[in-house]
Amino acid sequence: MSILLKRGISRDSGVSLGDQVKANLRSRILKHEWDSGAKIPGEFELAKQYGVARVTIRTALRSLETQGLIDIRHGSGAYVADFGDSIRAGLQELKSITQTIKELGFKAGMLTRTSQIRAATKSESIDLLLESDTKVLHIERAITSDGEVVAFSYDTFAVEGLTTAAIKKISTGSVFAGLDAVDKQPVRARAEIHAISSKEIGWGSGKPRNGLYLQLHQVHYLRDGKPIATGDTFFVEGKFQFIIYRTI
Amino acid sequence: MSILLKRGISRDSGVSLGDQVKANLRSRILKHEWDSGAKIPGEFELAKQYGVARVTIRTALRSLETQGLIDIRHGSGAYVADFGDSIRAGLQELKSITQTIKELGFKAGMLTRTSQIRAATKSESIDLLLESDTKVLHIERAITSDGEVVAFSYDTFAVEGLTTAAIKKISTGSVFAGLDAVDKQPVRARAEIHAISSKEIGWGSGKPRNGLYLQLHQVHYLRDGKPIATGDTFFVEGKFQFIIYRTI
DNA sequence: TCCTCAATAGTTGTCCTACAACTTCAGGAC
DNA sequence: GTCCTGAAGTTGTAGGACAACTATTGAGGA
Repeated sequence: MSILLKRGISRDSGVSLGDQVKANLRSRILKHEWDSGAKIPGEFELAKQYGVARVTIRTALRSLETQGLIDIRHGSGAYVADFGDSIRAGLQELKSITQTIKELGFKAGMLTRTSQIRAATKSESIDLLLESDTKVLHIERAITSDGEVVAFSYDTFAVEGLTTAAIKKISTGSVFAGLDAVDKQPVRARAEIHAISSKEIGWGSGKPRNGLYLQLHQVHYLRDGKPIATGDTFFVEGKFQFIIYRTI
Repeated sequence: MSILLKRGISRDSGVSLGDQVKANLRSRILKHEWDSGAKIPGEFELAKQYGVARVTIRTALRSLETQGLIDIRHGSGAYVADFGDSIRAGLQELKSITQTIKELGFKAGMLTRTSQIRAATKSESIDLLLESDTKVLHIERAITSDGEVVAFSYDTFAVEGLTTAAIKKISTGSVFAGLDAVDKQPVRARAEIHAISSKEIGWGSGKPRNGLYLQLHQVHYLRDGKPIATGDTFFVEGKFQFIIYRTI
């Protein structure tokens, strides 16, 4: 059984205490438990709140500082960085797009247009380090927020090692869960951003007339550095706001 | 006089030991002292190398991990994340563009088109929290890499509190040095990315025919949260590669 | 009254030691 | 060859101590 500390932090969940505290503090900050610019409790106080050592709190705080969420001042304390709500859609935490939409309070949806297993194209085989003609899972979807199309997504997965159950999960929308089920969770991703104007992209009534998109070309990697998925997401310009926040 | 520890780390430079170690390790990683995916020395070994405590090394390592440069594995060690050279142009460290160009080994240049003090426009006064009609310094420049135009930049600075010497420094290219001279160094910035297609932007022979740009709209803030500068940089699509790397 | 400055309490930064939890690898049993 | 066990090495967490810095308070002087 799990040894529960305070505030839902547990000792044998497979995640380090520091990371758990970090996630918890992060969510408290994003929920506006403290105002922007306000001082959060001191390290000793937090250590008491969470029932962990001060060094554990420090690792969490330093990480949040590096992410730009707080500002630590020697001899004074840690203060919430003030960027209003924009943090939530920050590029540094480009997780699942649907999750970001949900966190912003909208209703996220997906419309799958095609989902098939076919031979990899040349560029896909390069990104995924596969022999050309290897079978891959290719999915084309439109992502909606409150029913309005905000992006078109063309994703490709290396199917080697994927079970049919996992493929089904991925196809029906939950990419994360599908990969997790076969222990193929990506731990890192690399993305390039481009501006593109094209009539070839998108479909249906959500397709913008000017054909202007912000293209995000991504490759997702496993812990051992092997690529597991690649894809392009085309954000309809103006429908989705990208924000970077940074410390100098 | 400065108490020198090992590897150029000093005890009274006004910068914390952890941050100094972090900067030093970061530069060692970017200089490829270790191969991608290779294991860097252990915490005890690094502590001995730098002449500081293990906890100091840990804060530096955790920060580098959050930035995505290394991958720390419990019970094993810290490994250099493998993204080739792309890290150097990462969006997370969107410092001066010219500096990025230099780090990539190209020759950076600037062509100033206009530089004047005039009344703030409506959008500028909103970004900088000024009364409209307040005087601001506005500069329009083209940024070049090896002589080729890669971006057009339209920047605006709040002149209140700036000396004429500082304004001159900013106008002649070194924005950073100019602001530093009057102790108005920005510590944080917020940026939005957009795709834009426009014939109004850019000038001269470097202006792309298709008018396609990646627009970066930025506002720079001082430590106390006050905005000091704002501006738009329009990157000519295809001339400059933006890369995001992230951990999940 | 207002300003200056020193004392003070509170907070983060660094150091030390110790042990727990995890990974890796070598060597032995089968 | 394969599997298992144990040892060694590494990171994670704990606790205590002091240094360095900040913010506040209050006394003293103009």
